[in-house]
Formats: sequence, structure tokens, C-alpha cells
Amino acid sequence: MNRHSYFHIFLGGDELVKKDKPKYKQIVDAAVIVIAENGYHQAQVSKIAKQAGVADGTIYLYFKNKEDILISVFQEKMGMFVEKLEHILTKEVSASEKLRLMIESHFGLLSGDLHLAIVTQLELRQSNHEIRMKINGVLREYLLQMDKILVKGMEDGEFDKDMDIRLARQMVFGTMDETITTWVMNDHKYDLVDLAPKVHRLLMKGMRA
Amino acid sequence: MNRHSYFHIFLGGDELVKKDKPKYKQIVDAAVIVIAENGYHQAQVSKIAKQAGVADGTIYLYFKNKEDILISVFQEKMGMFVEKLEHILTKEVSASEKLRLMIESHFGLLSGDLHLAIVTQLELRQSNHEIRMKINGVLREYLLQMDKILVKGMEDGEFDKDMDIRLARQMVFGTMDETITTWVMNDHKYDLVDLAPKVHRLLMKGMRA
Amino acid sequence: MNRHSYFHIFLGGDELVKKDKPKYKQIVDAAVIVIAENGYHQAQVSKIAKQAGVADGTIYLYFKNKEDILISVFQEKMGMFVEKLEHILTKEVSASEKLRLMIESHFGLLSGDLHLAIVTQLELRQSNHEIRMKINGVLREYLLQMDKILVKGMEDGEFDKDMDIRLARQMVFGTMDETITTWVMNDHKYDLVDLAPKVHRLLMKGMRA
Amino acid sequence: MNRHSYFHIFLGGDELVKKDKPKYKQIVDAAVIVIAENGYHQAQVSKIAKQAGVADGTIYLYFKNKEDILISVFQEKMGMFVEKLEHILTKEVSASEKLRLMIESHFGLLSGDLHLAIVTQLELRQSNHEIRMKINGVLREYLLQMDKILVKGMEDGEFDKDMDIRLARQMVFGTMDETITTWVMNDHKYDLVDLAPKVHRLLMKGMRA
DNA sequence: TATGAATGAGGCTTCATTCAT
DNA sequence: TATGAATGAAGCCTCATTCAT
Repeated sequence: MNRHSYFHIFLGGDELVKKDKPKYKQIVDAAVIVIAENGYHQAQVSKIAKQAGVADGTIYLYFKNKEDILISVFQEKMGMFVEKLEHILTKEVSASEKLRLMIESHFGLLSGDLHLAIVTQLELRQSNHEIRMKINGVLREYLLQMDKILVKGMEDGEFDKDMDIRLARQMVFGTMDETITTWVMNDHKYDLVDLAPKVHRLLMKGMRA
Repeated sequence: MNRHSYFHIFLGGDELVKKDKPKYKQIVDAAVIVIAENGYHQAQVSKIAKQAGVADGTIYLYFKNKEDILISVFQEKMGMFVEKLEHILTKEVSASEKLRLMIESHFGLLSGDLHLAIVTQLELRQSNHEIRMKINGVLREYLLQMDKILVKGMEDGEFDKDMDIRLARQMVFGTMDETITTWVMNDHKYDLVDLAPKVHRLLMKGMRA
Repeated sequence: MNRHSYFHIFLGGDELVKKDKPKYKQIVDAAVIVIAENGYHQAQVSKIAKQAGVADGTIYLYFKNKEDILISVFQEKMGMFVEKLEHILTKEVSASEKLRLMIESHFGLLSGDLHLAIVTQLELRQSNHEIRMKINGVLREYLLQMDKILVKGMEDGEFDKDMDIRLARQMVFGTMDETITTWVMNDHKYDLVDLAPKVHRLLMKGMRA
Repeated sequence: MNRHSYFHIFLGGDELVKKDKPKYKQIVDAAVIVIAENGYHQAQVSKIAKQAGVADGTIYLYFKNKEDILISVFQEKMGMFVEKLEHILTKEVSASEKLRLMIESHFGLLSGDLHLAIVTQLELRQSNHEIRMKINGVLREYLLQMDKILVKGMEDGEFDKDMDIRLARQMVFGTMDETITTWVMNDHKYDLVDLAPKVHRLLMKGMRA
């Protein structure tokens, strides 16, 4: 069971066909680069088209409008995170170890794609209310998976049984998010993945039984 | 020592004169209301002028441009937080207690001004790269004060001496920020200040010696 | 003598061959339906192609461009009117009776094809100058036949000998056109053919000797 | 009682103020010229602005959007016709004479403004459904006045008492319209006003008792 | 013949800023 | 100081047409 099976429920066949065509990915990848290099508000459709090596009009064969491109960027890329997380969840290890793997994996993915890191941590947050709400919908999926780790940890007695799970989630996500954003804003001067064990230790200390 | 002394370093006498005139505050307050009620991208200068009860052109007698209004909003309002924090720092209490007071005070200020909460947590984050960088400059002042609490706590043996102070700060700020944002996005359905002790306990657990 | 002989003068053999192929008529008929149902400005080539059951590109095997489709619609359909009129002209009846038959036949054809009525009375008039000029060229053929009735009526002493023939033609055509357009704009609420005798009587009164 | 009093009923003071400013008329007049000289579909807002001697954005201080310009053109100009007609209606003359005056006046106004004639007879008819419906609303006012002449003529025994008033109106308007359009399409080669008596005679013959 | 994916030119509208009064 | 009418740059999207298959 991976995210593809998840999305099968919601998307018609049509969309899936389009998403599987090479130009769809080409355009999504181009959007990430253009947004990262020019900033959200300077990421014109024409720039994305040029970066993708297609005509402006071609964009609209694959996306309903500009907003649709941006949401798709988040969906496609966030999908990677969810997939990783789902994979981690299947492993036969402790909740603490899962948490560590999640942080490491999350940091690792963004370390490996600096453009993507800029886009998700800084640029996409400049989008308007409507787009952000749709992005939040995608994010929720990730947070739901994250909750599973926390619940398991509490059930197994690794984490504090009286912990408010929403608060804990906010601490975990907020700390990770803040850590990554600080790293991005400092121009990736230091190694983000190196911070993972420390972040893990700090968070575990806050949550352990 | 108050925040005015801090800004004396950066601002020329001209601005100070302007900032003391009633219309300056009128416009800043109008901006908060307009942004909160219309969203960042629908907060046109003309709307702010109308809300402030002045002509469009008058805005430009007090602010260099629109960007200047937005940064001033953050500066003026963030100033309140820094002042509170400076006040807390002078108290003769433990670092843990200072942390508790900071969280409570921070949550309290935003609970008391829902418009401001919307603006700082959601809307102002939609601003472009340049504005956000300037906002971060203002924010840094707050984080520097926050660091003093952490350092004191480590020196006094209340907090873990081997803690990475930057990481700890990211955890504290990230958790608070995520908690507030979640509260705002849930339409202030529950009482934010009530969460302060829990957040404090969680963070303390993560940081204590 | 039928309209084909008329068009022989203007059209090369190529077009004739194409016009006899089933897809040519398929596309023209599809255009009428699409224009009537979507309006002139929403009648994209792709919609016409879909309605006709052919690929977009196939359209261009039968028509030079979109303009050519629209003119062909008018040509093909207006041809029906000219044919009917030519048939009426051969009858051995008075000019007044011919006029009556013409009105009745004209009203009858449009009553029987509401799509066509919408297209000729409302939608095709939204076309640009150039197309309308070409449409007028086709219309002229109809008006020339109409003139024959008027001339005959004047020669036979049925119509006023001193009548300005151009004015009379404008009255006849203008009245018919206005009557049909009003009927179309009133959503065919009443029976158009029922109005034919009244229109005939009114026009005859204006023209008789 | 003139049309201003009529519109007072429908328009708020705001609109009236705008309509009285010189730039409003400047833009409406520019629109007539640009549409007449370039055709409806080539009448870009930027062209109208340039012709009016204002910036593109200025247009939008006086008009909601492009559609609003076009409807205003018709409203403002058609207003002249309605005013003339209302004036004619107050005269103490026979219905036949009123009809003559109406035709002469209508032809005269368009003869005196060739641009306007092109716009109303040819170009504005290319507008889309929605705009045409709004234009028809304005036109209705004119036709209502015209009906008054017909009713009076029937009451006074000048016109056929059994005449279908709607058909009669369609004949009168259709004939006038067709006559003017033919004149415009023939590049005003002949004098339109000279045709008025003939048109009047023809229509009277069709309608008289 | 037939297809349909790809092309790319073109225009309405918004809104931050200016400047004459 | 204060006004607010005027400015004009800038970008998303549509759709007729082409052309490789």
C-alpha cells in the first residue's frame, strides 16, 4: 500500500494518465526550479514553460491554471515524504527509532534537493489563502502518518502516556520545520542531516515516558 | 531600557518624529485590520488609507512605500513582544519560570488581538522574500532575548548543559509558532492561553538537565 | 437551373468534390448545432470537431480556416432558401402570391430548424466585418431573386409602378428579418408561420398599386 | 421631462456624477471612433484610451470594464434618439407627420455622425449575447416611444385600426434599420435623409386606414 | 485521409505610486 | 500637510492552426 493506492480513491483515471506523461513531471520539476530561483511572486507561467522547454500553452494541457501547478508541485513532492514515511512505518523498530528515521529521512530528502527545500520552506508559503488551504490538505496526510508513530510510542510505553498528542505533533513538526527553515535561510551553510540525531534526542527527551 | 533605545541605533531622527505622530499609528493599525480582514493579497494601499481615514497620498508622507508599511506593522507590533520579554528577563525568577511567563505572555498578547494573530501567523508570511527577510531582522531581536533565558537556564543548571542552544531555540520557537498557527487556523475555537502550561511542561521536559 | 450551377461559376472543382463528401456536411451541421447551443464566441473549432465526431485537424482537410466553416454554414443553409425561392419563381401565380409563398417558405424553413434560426438571426451577426461581408455576398443572391418578384409585380400592375424597388426590397426583407429575430428572441413562444399572412398583408398594403 | 429625469430613477448619484465629468464623454466618443475605424473586435481598450488621450487605467475610473464602455456608448448615443423622439411626441401634429419626423430625425442623426452609424448598424451587433441583451434593453425604450405614435395613429383613425401593432412596429423599425444598414454598407454613397420621405410614404401606405 | 498534441500571439485589468492643487 | 485623480507596467490564459505520425 503506497500513496498511489491512496490517490486512486480520489483522482479520476484522466488525471492519472496526465500525471504519468513525461511532460507533466517536466513541468512540475521546472516549476520547482523557477520558484526556487526567482521567488514565488516572480515565477511567471512563461518562465516555467521556458524552463520546462515547452510552449506556454502546453502548460494548460496538463494543468487547469497556475494555481493547479503550484498545488501539484506540493502534492507530487510531498508524496515523496509520505511514501518514505509509510515505508518507515512498516519497519519492525521502536517508535523512537521510527521518529529518528523520519527526521533523518525528511532532512535527507530536502538536503538532496535544495531547490525543493527553498520552495517548500519559503516560497510556497507566500501563496494565497486558497492555495495554502489546499496545500494543507496534502500536508495533513503526512501529519496523520506522523501521529501513528506518536500513538504507537505511547501505547508501547516509550512516550509519555499523558502527553497531549496534538501538542506533541506540533512540537515535532514545529521543531523540524523551524530547523529546516533556519538551515535554508542560512544558505545551507551547515549539514542538515547532521542535526537529525540532536533534534531526535531533544524531541525524545520532551516526549519520553 | 526599552525597545526605543534599541531602535535608536537604526532609525534616524526623522522617522522617530513621524512615528510619534498620530497618523503613523493610525495607518499601522489600519493595516493590521485590513490585512486580517481581507488577506495579505487583498490589502491594497487604498483600502488601508480608507480604513485609516486618510487619503491614499497621505500614506506616502509617513511610509516610503507599501513594503515599508508592512515592515512597520511587524516592527511596531513585535515591539510589544520584545518589551514584554525584556520585562520578564528583569524578574528574579528561575529560567523555567521565565520560559513559562514568555509563553503565557506571547500567547496572551495574540489571544487579545485576533487581527494581529491572523496577520503575523498567516498573512504576513505571504509577503515576498525581501519583506520576509526584513521581518526576520525584527524577529531576531526577539530570539536573542529568548536565548538569554536558555543560556541562563543552562548556567544555573536548570537546563541540559550539553543542549545545542540553536536547536533548543528552534524547538521552543517552532513549537510555540506551530501551536499558535494551529489555533488561528482552527478559528480560535479553544483558549490559547490555557495551552501555555502544557506547552511549557513539554518544552521543559525536552530541555531540563 | 439550381444553385449548384450558380456556385459553379465561383468554386473550383476541388471544393465541389469536398462538398459532396459526407464529412463536409457533417462538419457544417455540427457547426450549426455548436454555434446555436454555445453562442458564436464559444463555438471553438475543437467543439465543432467533437460534435462532428472528427479530429480537430480533420476540419482543416475540408475547410481553409474557421472563417471558411462559418461562411460555408451560411452558404449551405442559405442555399436552401434560394432553392425554394427559385422554385416559387417558376410557379404560374401572381407576384402577390409569390410574395406570400416566399414569406411562408422562409418562415417555415426557420421554424423547422430552431438551431439554424438562432445561428442566422443572432449568432452569425456577431462575426467580424470580413465574414459578414462574405455572408452578405451570399445573401445578395437571395435578394436578387426577391427583386424578381417585385419587378414582376410592378410590370403586372399589381405593385405600385412608382415604387423605389430598393426601398421596397428593404421593407420586405427588413420586416421579415425583424419579425423572425423578434420571434427567436422570444424563444419561439408563438408560431412564426402563423404570422406569415399578416406580414404578407401588411407588406402588400404598402406596395400595391 | 427628458431622459435625464428618466435615468434618475435608475442610476444612483454616483454614476451621474461620473457621467457628467468631461473624461466620461471623452472616452465614450473615443470608443465610437475607434470601433468605427477598427471594427468591434479590433477595438482594444488601449486603443480607446490612446484615442481619448488618457492612460489605460483611467478608463477604469469611469467604466467597470470593457463591456461597460460598449453599453455606455449605446446608452449615451441611443439617448439622443430617444430625446429627439420624446420631443417629437410632444408636437401637435398628426401621427403620420410624427412618423415622418421620426424617420427624418433618425436618418439625420446618423447621417451627421458616420462613425456612430457604422458602430450602431454594424459593429455593435458583433458583441456577445450578454452585451446585446443589455443593448436591447436600451433599444426597448426607443421602441416603446415609437409604439405611442402607432397607437395614436390608430386611435385617430389615421392608421388601420385592425393592424397588429407589433408587426407594424417590426415593419417600421425593420425597414428603417435595413435602409440605414444598406446605406452604411454602401459607404454612404447617397444621401440617407433624402430617402426619408420615400420610406415614410411606403410605410404609411402599408399602415394607413 | 485522419489524428490530436503542441504551439504562441495577444489583451483586459489591477494597483502602487506620483504630483498638481 | 493633505488630497485623490491619473498613471502605466505587467501576466494569465485561450484557441486557431500546424505537423509528425
